[in-house]
Amino acid sequence: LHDWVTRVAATLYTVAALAKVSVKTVSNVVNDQPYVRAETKIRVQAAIVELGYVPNQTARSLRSGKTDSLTLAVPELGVPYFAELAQAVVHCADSLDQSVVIEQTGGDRDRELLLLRSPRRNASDGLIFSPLGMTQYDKTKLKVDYPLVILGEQIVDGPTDHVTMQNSAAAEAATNHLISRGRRRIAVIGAHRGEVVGTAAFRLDGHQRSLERARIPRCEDLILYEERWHRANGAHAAQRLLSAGIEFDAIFAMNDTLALGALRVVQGAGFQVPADVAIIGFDNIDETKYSSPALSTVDPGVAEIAKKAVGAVMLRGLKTGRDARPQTMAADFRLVIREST
Amino acid sequence: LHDWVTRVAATLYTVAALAKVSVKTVSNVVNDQPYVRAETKIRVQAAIVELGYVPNQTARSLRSGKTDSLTLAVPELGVPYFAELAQAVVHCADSLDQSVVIEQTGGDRDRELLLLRSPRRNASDGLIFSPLGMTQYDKTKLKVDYPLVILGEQIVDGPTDHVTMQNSAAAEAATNHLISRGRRRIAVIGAHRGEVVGTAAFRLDGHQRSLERARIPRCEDLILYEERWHRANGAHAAQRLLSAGIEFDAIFAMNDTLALGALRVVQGAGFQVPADVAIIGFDNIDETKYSSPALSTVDPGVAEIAKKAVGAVMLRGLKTGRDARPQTMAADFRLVIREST
DNA sequence: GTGAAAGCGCTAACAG
DNA sequence: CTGTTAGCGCTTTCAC
Repeated sequence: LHDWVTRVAATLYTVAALAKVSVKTVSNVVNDQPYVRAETKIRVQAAIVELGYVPNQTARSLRSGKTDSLTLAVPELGVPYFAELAQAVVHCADSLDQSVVIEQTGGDRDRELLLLRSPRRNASDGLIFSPLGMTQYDKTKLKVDYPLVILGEQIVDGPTDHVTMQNSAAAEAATNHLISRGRRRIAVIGAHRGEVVGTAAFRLDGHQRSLERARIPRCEDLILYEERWHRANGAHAAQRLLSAGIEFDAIFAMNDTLALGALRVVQGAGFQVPADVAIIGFDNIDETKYSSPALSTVDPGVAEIAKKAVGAVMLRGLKTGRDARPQTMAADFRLVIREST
Repeated sequence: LHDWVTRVAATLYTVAALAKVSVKTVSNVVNDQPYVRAETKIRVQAAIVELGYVPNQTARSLRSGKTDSLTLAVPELGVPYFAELAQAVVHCADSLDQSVVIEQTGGDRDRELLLLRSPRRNASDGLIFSPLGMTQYDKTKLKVDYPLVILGEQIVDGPTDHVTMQNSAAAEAATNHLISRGRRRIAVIGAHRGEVVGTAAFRLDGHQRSLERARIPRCEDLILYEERWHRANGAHAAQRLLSAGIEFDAIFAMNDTLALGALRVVQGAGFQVPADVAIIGFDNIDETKYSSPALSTVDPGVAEIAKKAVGAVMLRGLKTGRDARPQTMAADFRLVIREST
């Protein structure tokens, strides 16, 4: 018997058999229930160690109806902002004894839509979702029967909780800062053509509001449209600016990677930053501290975003939080002025 | 009845009741088994749609003994190399219909040890583990009864599969390259004092082998010890080099973030890169393409590493792969020469 | 082709 | 304090 018992994975039953108690008692020991005689407890613990028993999470989950895990869906982890967001979410979830499943959508609308209803998704208790391909028109697709928290601004006023940042106000502050440095020909990189709702749209709004307040006339040539916000796009936009011979003395990039890509090209073309061209980004990713020159940027408070998002998912998982109205929460931002402005 | 049925989450039974068939038949439809009459199938599908039935993964897992997910444990996602590794692993796992749980250890030995036996871990089918705090002496702790693949070089000749990169050869190639550019006073950043087995040790080995072959005398002052490999450490090391007044005409940094941190400081001190100081890193993270100047580096083949690791975990999950001897696999590296050398 | 029933490993009544 | 047992939702023999 004993030999056989060690051959397959130990269960409550094998432990119970070895310790000569019932499964209930073993379960009590494992779950630190009171009402177990000290002596019995020791015998059970010995059996647990001897058999190398580890409780089967799957069975627990089936029983309890919770998996103690949540899913985080982002476009891709290779993008520093999302990597840092994921880091914060995993960290925060871990402190609440939850694990995190990560899904990458590639920013593809179809994959995003699929994910929302995928059976795989329900291996976790809820979803923190940063959509990129979906738009305002897909809002209704967010009606799901599990805890869902939306991040970002592709979709607003949806049927779910929403954790956001103050895009418009933060962008306005960024441009205000450039203006306060005496800049007037400010290029903006990363706009999305025709977008009305979305991160790009809101940041562009804030930027333009700032210009208006300073009575700086708007100039279409200074708005650089880039769908994706990778380094290559920032480089590309700067390139276009230069080869079109458009004059500019500052750049507001919609995120840091765009800014860094642009920085590289601008410097390569022989301009001094910030003397000739001031550059400010958005996100405050780690590497902005170490670029040359160090990049000024806007810190959107990822840690706070992660905390709010994880909290919201978990709250919705409780019967008490079940039926509350959808909440929208915005994290605080902070201007981080370094050398590039 | 009908009203009630829609109230709680649908199960095979509620679907079966609505479609007026047995659960077996519903199961057959869900799992695309043959032997279902077309007419029945349609009725069942209608019921599934009507009830919004989604199969319960937890129950499936309990039944099948597999979760179709694996855990990836890394020090932290905020480190670009690990973010890019995670991206590759998630991508690769996804193509095999597996999801990925991410754990962050912070490089802390205790947390790493805990993770290996945590009950949480067994919510997935296997573990891809990049230890940082554990050392060669902890090798025996890697004897576990689930599929485990070790990444990196903290631990070699362990009892598990191991996916590694050619650290020593790649480092040698990097230093060879600097030498071929006429450099003789080559600082190396990121060494670990007293380490014999480990990424840092192997890269230092390769570096020194290169120097020996070129008959360049070894100089202790040019070996900069840095435990962590973040930007700040690279900056710190370069700072020490400068303030100690040590002459150097090149830097081999043990990873790209160290290199970028150092680059920044070196430039800040007024040196031209590569004219005065050539710099080469290691990892080929995305941002090396966009630093100023673009950083030369070594590409360790993350995609290949991810693929091999995921493949190994899944293979071990099969009865066929169960008892094979531990395998060690090394990915190919490639020197990427850009502007910094 | 379809149905009945057992059982994956666990926890929570309920007894005692 | 401890034992018995039902059942979470699914798949899978085995009958029919």
